[in-house]
Amino acid sequence: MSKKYPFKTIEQKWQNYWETNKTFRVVEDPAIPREKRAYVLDMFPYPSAAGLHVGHPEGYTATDIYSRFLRMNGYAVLHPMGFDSFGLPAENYALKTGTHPRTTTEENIDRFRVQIKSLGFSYDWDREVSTHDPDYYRWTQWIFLQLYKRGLAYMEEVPVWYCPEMGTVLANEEVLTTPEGPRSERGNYPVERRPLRQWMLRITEYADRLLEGLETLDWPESIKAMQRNWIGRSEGANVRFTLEDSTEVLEVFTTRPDTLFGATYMVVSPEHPVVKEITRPAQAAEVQQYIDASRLKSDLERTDLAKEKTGVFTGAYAINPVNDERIPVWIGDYVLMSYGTGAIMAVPGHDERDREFAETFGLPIIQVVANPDVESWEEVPAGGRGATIAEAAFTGNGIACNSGEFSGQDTEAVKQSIITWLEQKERGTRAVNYKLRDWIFSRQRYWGEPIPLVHCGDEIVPVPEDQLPLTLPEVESYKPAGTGESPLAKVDEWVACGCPDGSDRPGRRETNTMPQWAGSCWYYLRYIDPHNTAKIADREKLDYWLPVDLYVGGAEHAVLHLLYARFWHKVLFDVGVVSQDEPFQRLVNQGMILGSDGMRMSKSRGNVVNPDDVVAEYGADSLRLYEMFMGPLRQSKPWSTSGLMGMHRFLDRVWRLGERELFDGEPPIALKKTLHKTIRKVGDDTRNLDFNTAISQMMILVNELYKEDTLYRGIWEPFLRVLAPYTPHIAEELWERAGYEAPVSCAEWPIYDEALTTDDQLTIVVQINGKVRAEFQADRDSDRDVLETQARSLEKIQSYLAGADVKRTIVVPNRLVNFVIG
RNA sequence: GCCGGAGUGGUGGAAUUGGUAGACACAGGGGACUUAAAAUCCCCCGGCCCGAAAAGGCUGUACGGGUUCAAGUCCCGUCUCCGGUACCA
Repeated sequence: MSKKYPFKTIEQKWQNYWETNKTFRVVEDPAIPREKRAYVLDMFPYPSAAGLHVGHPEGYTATDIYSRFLRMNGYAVLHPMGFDSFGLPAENYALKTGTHPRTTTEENIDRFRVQIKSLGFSYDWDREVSTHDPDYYRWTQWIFLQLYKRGLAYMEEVPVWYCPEMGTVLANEEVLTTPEGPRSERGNYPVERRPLRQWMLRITEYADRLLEGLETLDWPESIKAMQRNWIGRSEGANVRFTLEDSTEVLEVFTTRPDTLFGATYMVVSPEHPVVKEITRPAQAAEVQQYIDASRLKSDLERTDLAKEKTGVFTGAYAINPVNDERIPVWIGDYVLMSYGTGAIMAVPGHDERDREFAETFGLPIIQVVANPDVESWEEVPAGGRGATIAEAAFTGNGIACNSGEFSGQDTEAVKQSIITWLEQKERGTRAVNYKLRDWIFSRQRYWGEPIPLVHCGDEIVPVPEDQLPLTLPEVESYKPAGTGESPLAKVDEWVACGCPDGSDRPGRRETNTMPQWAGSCWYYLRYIDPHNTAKIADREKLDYWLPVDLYVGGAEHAVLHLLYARFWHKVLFDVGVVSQDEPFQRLVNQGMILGSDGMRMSKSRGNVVNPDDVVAEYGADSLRLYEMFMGPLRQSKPWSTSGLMGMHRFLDRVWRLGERELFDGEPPIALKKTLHKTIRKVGDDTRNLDFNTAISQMMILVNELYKEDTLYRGIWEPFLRVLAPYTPHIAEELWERAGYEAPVSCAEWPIYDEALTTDDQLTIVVQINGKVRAEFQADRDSDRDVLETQARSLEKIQSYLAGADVKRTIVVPNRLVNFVIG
């Protein structure tokens, strides 16, 4: 296909122009009113060795078009880019080759920067940040110290995923469940759970605020739902069961205190500490065997194998606090130690899992809630056992039965009254539980931010803020220490240091480093004041730009990154760094770009498209335009090279129009109308990020321009301004060639004339019983009876109406006339 | 299982929120230009029926019902696909 238009030269020329002139540099100008400022943010990339993927330019083009559009509309736009440059791949590479991760990372960053710049994005490159830069991570460490000082960072022994092969702890999200059991995401090595002392961040303390904050955000409902699920708040009660012949009390959390009368047994998790205390000698062997088996199982595939309920009786009995019934205590691995209290009251009548367990082991099932959709239920006499209900557990709300004084009330009421009753008797309390766990924050790796703490004897002393950054020492080997400690632990001269509190005590540096999430938790703040050496960022500047008005990125960060960043932002709000407690006002997830086979792009499928090749062959403008034309931004869509060629063809057509001589005369009214419709539609669609339909409108205009022999200046000039945010290079070049002062990037968005966006003549459809039978032209806003008369006068309609009984006539002005006939 | 989203031509997708279904593009077909090809320009393009053609008719937005003068759009039920999550008490 032809590549007539010299995109290579043009794109290079204008990229140089923008760079030399710092066209997109932005400063905090107080004269610009608040409502004319916008912070448009991309999720910054991890600079992988593979280079840019075609998925990156999708979101980046979207925000670029939006930013350019806003600028042309008089906005000050903060639109920065940077690199999430700490991370495991560079360190793994170092392990293999001995190359310093910094070297690899910085080479990759250089390559990424070139690739990103080749697409002509309007970033303010003066604000670029990289998370591995000591000037940057100095402030990551500073934030950690604020967390530490507020008691939000603590050390605890927790079971963590440990990879013996790599000698390091992995985050939950770095572990995949495979048919062979849990494996590391990178390298596919087996991993296992080990209890290790780790740094934890108390994100659970912010659970409610993280939940409530979602209400105020303009985010996709699906992402909010995922975060709500992740936080997993549930309300209920903690209920204390006394144990027979024991001083121990078994506490459970339940969301259904109203079913307490139906609790016929209890189950504790195999890891529960009370197991040791309560197991009777007769059951000891069996219990121990079960615990051992379940430990193995959890190391393998607990979730998948766990379809059938297993368990074992401890020999112990508990007393149901509401009716003093004696109920057996079992152990079962369907009860998780990590949720609630690690023990449950089992209500097999009204919980599917408990029901399944009870049926497996022949435990009694009592109905205590009547399904209101079924008329009757069996009232069991007090103390009656063995009365079962229907085929399955009824888990809905209904009317309490078999519940002593509480019978007859509805579920919600019983919940409240039983909680009150429990509280009065001091047998339980109202309680809220979360699925959300505290955040395991330490990694036994080299290539991350050192945690700025020093162990002085038993005391932990923070590195004073004015001594930050605490930089990474050079190491001889990137291999983990093999002791569950990071490679830093082997660097004696770095680890050994004086205690920073000024005493003579010897100190040992914390050798754990932070996870990759740390740097990306707050990068959007540093863009605001990237070179500040005294503060994380100047307060006035933060107030100038925050919150982020539009944040675009992939849905894969729906929970972790976006939750962690919100958490840190709220802490920084509490610390007084920022003035609002949510960082990202509006969030949009771009859809995935799939291979041309409709499958996820991957090397193994051989369907990967390299943006460099596309830019080389068709140009950045074609790539940008194609990625926006493929379909709605938020939707996943397959790549099509012929589709891309179509976009290139369109730009070629635009270019050839530009080779015509400009004519200053008055353009035909039809063309002017199309122009003004185009200005309006492209403006509206760009504002809504509906780029695909904006582009088709521009195509309509270009198609019409081709029907004329002359190119009218009055059409061409505004068209170039409309085109500019989408394909800025060709627009700049044509703008300059048309004799206007560059750059078009700084031109004003054209204003459309409302009157020219509407047609005076409209096609009115005539329907008979809702079926289109004819159509005619009518003046805009014609009266109803005028339309009806015109419709009736049509020959074809007359033949339909002849002899028919018109029961009703519906006239929709500017649209249709519908005759309902008998 | 649960939560979220989506099913429209050969393909990617439009459709002013109830008012001409298929804009725009890709692929395909035809024509013009050319010695020829490429490129370019113009035209056609959901299916079926009738017709030489023009016209016309029927049908059609996953499937089955419903509301309405009118349904891709609203309601009820079913199926399929994608994303997330999974014994969370």
